[in-house]
Amino acid sequence: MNRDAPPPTRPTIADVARAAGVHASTVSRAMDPAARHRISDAVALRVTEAAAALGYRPSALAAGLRSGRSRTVGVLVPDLTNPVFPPIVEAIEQSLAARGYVTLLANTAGDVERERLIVERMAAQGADGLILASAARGGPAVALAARLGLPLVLVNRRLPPGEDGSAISFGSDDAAGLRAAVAHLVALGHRRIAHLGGPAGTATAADRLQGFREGLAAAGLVLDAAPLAQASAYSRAAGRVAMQALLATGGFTAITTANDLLAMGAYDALEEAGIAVPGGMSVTGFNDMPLMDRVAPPLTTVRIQHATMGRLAAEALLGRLCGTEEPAESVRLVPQLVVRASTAAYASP
Amino acid sequence: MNRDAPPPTRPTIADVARAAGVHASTVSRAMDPAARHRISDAVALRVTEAAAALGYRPSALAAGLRSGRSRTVGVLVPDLTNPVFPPIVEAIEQSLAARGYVTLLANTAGDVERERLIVERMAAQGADGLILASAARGGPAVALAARLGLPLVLVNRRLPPGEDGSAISFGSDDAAGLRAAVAHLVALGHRRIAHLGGPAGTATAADRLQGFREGLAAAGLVLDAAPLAQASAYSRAAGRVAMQALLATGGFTAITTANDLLAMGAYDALEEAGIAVPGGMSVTGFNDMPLMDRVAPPLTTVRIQHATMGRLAAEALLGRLCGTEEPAESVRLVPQLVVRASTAAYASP
DNA sequence: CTGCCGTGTGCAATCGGTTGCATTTTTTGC
DNA sequence: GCAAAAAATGCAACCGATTGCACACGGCAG
Repeated sequence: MNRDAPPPTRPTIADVARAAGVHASTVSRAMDPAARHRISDAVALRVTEAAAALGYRPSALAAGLRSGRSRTVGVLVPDLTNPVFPPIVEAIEQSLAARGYVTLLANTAGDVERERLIVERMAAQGADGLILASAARGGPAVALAARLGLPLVLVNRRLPPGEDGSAISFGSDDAAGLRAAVAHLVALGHRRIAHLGGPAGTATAADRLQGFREGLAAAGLVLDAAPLAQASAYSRAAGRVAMQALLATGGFTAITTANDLLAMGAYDALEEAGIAVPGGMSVTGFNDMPLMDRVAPPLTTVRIQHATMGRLAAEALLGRLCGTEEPAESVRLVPQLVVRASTAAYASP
Repeated sequence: MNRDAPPPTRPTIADVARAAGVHASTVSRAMDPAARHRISDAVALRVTEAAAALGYRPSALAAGLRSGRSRTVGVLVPDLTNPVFPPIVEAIEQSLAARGYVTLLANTAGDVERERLIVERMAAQGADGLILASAARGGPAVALAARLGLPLVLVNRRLPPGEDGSAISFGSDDAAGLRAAVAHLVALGHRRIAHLGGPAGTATAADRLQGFREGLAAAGLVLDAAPLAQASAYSRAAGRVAMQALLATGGFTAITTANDLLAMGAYDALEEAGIAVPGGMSVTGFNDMPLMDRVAPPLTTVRIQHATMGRLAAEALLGRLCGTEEPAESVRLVPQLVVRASTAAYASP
């Protein structure tokens, strides 16, 4: 072990080749599992040992430059502080790392221009593919990635019907989740149900609103009477503002929200208005983020499989990159209604 | 599926050079703000226009290979689903992106072997530097990064006294936070105070325990009598287990925890034991993660400046990478006690 | 008018691997 | 035992940028 390492320069393939007494190309093949069989066992062993002795790590930059595959995947998230995304990103990173891929993370912050910049930057970085987590529907990422020839997979978001059909998606059946929430409220006796929707332009908001409508229709309730609001973002603050607007008109005894954070904002507004949950108002959320069982009152919400979505998305992309596996299909996981204490039977005034 | 995407090949510097009627090296200089002044304005303009017309994006791989600077920074996190980290990571990513750097994210999952693997992989990726978020004290990352010549910055973690002195850190004054929590409980009349500590081997756990001790000492309370527990991880489940153990012996009316998640676990155990908070037990947390004001009861906790820590760490690393700015100093931000409803005056039985 | 200097560009080496092809060695078939 | 096929390895050209150095040109001082 050389303790006085003046040159922090890592050993190169040439060093290993010299140490093993072979040509650099032989080292390259010996290290590559796919080309390993083209080398005799004896030489491969000698190379492996020399590499280990020198602590050789091939430069991903050089390899990527020549081979065109950088073993790098870009992950785009609108807002990492939204608790929906960390489990997804973690599952993606874990799945990618298991196959030797590195994760490039970027926040789009919902900004279209920033989204474009990030996709271009990832392409410049030589990313082999992109995983797009729930971006705004109108975002340029999907089209841009297609133009740049970057394989792309969507997660936590349905494939938009109109857009490029080459992208596959891994999400939840959001409409089914909302239908279940509405059915639950109806079963509790509620007839005048409102919906606090997600921000315009997001696929999730549209799907959940659609599910809400279907739920009402299935129960034979009139759609037109249902109070609707649209939050400006998937955030607690936006949920509070939207709920305040809804309360100003009133006329409902229960509300479904498009997202747990929005539900928390609704809690805030209800508290300010002096309305008890669930006594004066039943509330449902969506996502079942951590701690939703510990808030006051524990939130009835729709649980989705974040980690599974992330894992499937990563594996699908990897399969597409390797090209060995048959192309994966889009998947819509089934969400599950989790009943807690924020919903209660309708009490006639 | 459009398989007839003819040239998914991005334009290279040679294409731009040809289009502008200059040599590739001239293009390189014209695109580099630092070398821009060595080129005549007329040529620079021609190059810029040609580049824009072709939609040229320099390959970061090639540039990195030659220049040794990849404009890439690795961020290591133990567990992204711990709500402490997303705000930190987001702030880091934002600061890096603003200066044209790309973020490589990896989860160490607290695993030492995985940590080593990740650092090596990031080095192989040509990362220019590393930001290490609160890793276990004994982890190999700091030493390994030093050996590989990778600049490293710590965030949410104090510089370990014994270890390599070249790393700078951006964290909170954890001990001060715990001292404040203890002082608050003492002011409420509590005399028998317990501490639910973080996992062994983490710097944060040690600092917070130390602050707890200092707080007791400052109030003139006996250290030996204080019940102590150590959670096996910073998680709600581990907090619950540790709290159950503490309750088995009892003898305290208030407890400080090393982390909000641990406090949530403590809530769970207390609920199971039929002990009311704060009626039967006062509880404090640490971090003030989102929603701590909405849990039941709202948690008295120590707020730290996650985003600021992340931003400072990123900027310090960038400053070190550019070498232009004077080397940054380690910073310990001052935490703030946020009093809510999980603590109440001691009621003699 | 010469020589020197500064400025703006071009030239070509280089970063560290990968890979098609050539060449050598070994194995196989008859 | 020899030719042909197969396996193992070497050779050298890349990938796409950066950068030290050389060179051409024009201006300026002596």
